[in-house]
Amino acid sequence: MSDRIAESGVQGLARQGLTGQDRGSGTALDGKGPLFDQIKRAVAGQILRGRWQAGERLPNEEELSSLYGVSRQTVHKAIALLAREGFLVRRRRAGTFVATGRRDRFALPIEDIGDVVARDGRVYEFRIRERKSLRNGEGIRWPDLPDGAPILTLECLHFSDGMPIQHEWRLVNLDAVPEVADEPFDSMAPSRWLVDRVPWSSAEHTVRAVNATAEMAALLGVEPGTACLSIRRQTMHLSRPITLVHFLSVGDRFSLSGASITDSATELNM
Amino acid sequence: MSDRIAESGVQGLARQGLTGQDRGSGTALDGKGPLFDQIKRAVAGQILRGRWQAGERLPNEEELSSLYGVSRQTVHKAIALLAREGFLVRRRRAGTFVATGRRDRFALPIEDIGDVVARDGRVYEFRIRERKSLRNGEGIRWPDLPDGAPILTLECLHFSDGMPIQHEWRLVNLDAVPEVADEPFDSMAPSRWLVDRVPWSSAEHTVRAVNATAEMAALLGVEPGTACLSIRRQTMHLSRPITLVHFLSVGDRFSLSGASITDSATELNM
DNA sequence: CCACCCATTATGTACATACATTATCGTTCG
DNA sequence: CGAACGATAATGTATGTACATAATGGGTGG
Repeated sequence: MSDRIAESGVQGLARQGLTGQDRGSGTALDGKGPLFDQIKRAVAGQILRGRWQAGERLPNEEELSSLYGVSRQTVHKAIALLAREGFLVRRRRAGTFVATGRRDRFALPIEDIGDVVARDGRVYEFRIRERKSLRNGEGIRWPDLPDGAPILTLECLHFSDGMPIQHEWRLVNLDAVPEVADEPFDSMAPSRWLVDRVPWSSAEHTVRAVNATAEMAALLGVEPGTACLSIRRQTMHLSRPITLVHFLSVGDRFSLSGASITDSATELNM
Repeated sequence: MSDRIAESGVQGLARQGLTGQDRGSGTALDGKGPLFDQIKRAVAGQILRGRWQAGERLPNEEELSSLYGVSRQTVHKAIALLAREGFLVRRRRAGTFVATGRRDRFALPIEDIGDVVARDGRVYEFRIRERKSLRNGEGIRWPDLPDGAPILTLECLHFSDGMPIQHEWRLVNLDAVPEVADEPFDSMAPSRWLVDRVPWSSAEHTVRAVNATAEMAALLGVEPGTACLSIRRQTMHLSRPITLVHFLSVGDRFSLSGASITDSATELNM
C-alpha cells in the first residue's frame, strides 16, 4: 500500500521506471497503461502460458491485491473483466477459476457490400430488379410476421466493376418501417438505407452453401450449379421483425472472414 | 442522494416497491437487479426507442447521476459498459454520444462436429484417412511457419449415422505441440483432442462456398460439383501458429448459424 | 486575423470503505 | 448418521473522494 502512495498522482502512462518490483512482490506488471489493464495482462499471461491451468483456482482478490500491490477494487475490476470475456469463472464463496473447455465463437463482420467493393478499389453499383408491396401470406409468407401484415419486397443486384457479385432478396416489415414505402432507393442501396435509418437490437444469421439455380446463375453471370454462399439474416427491434434478407454471392468472388471474439490475448497484445 | 440512504442495505433484488419514483426524477428504473444494470437498461431503452437518436449527445455523468438518483460511479459503470458493448461512444471533454452506423458482427459458435452430430441424436464416427510427418516446404507450405519446421498432417472424415458429412484436412505445428506425435487418435478426434489439450489465444477464419471436386465428392458421397461450405481456420497461441485446418462440408447437410454479438438488448431482456 | 495557449469540462482511473449476496463447510441436533 | 443450520469466506455492488487525462473552445498576443 505505502509504495502506491509514493507514486500517487501518476496514472495511466508515464509509469516507465516503475515495473513490478516497485509494487512489492516482483510479479511482473509491465507499467504500461492503466493498472487494471496491467493486472489483466499479468493474469491472462499466467493462464496462456499454462502457469495457471484450466480449472485451477486463482488466489482470491485480497491475495492478488497484495501480490500485485494494488487495491482490491482494482484487482476486482481486472478479474471481473477477464471473467466477462470468458477467461475465468467466478463463484461466490468458492473462488475464481480458470475457465475450462473454452468454446470459442468467431466473429464475422456484417459489412455493407458497397463498402467491401469500395475498399477493394472497385466501382460499386446496384440495381433494383423488383419492388412490390403485398400482405403477408399472399404468395409469400414471412413466418415471424402475422398474416396480412403489410410487407415490402425488394429484389436487388449488386455489381463490382460492372460484374454482378451478389443477389439480394429482401422483405421489410412496413408496420415497423413505414417510411420505406416512400423511399425510391435511387442512390442508396436498401441495406445501407436501413442500417442508417432504422434502429435494431438483434439479428439472426444462417450461412449455407448452395448450387446456383439456372435463374440465379443467369443473373450472376455464372454457370448453373456454381457454388454460392447463401446468407439469410433476420433483423429485429424490440422483438419485432424489421427485415428479412437473403443474400446470394458467387463462391469465388466473395468470402467471409473474421477473427475469434473474446480475443483478450490480442486485445492485450500478447 | 438522501433517498439512497433510505434504502441502503438493500442491494440486488428485493427492491420491489422501489421504482424510479423513489429516486427523484421519475425516470424509469425498474427496480430489478443491480443499480448499474437498471441504468444500462434505462439508457439502452431510451436509445432503442429512439428517444435518444444516433449521434446525439447524452447528459453527462453528473446529470445522469442526479437524474437517476445514483452516484456518479454507478452511472459511470453502466455507461462505460454500454460503450464497451458498442452502443455509445465516449470522448473526454466532448461527452457521450449514441453510436452511429453500428456495424454489426455476428457470432458463429465453433463447435466440435462430434457435439453437433450428437446433439442431433445421431451417431458420430470419424476416420483418419492419412497421417504424415513432414517438414514445411516439402510438398506443402504453411505460409506462417518457417521452412523446415516439423509438421503433422492429418486427413480425416466425419460421419453422422454413417453418412459422411465433413472432410477435415489439418496441419499441426509439431514445435508447438510435440505431444501430438504420440497421439494415435483412435478414440478422440484431432479437433477435440487439440481443444482439450492445447491452449490457444486467437484464431482467424475464412468461410467460402466451393464446388466439390471429383475426389471430395467421392469421399463425401455426393455428385461432383455439389456446393460445399469451406471453412479455413488458423489457431495461434502467443502469436505462434498451432494448427491450420480446412473443413469441407456438404452444403445441404451443414450450415452455420448464430446471433448478433453485442446484443445488449437481448442481454437486457428488451 | 490567425495561431497558439490555457482554463474548463467531461471522462477515466485508483483507492477506501461498507455492506450485500451466495454457497461452502463444518457443526450441531434430531 | 444424516439433515438442517449457521458461521465464514469469497465475490458483488454502491458510494465518496481524489486526482489524471484529454480535448474543446475561447481568449490572447503576435
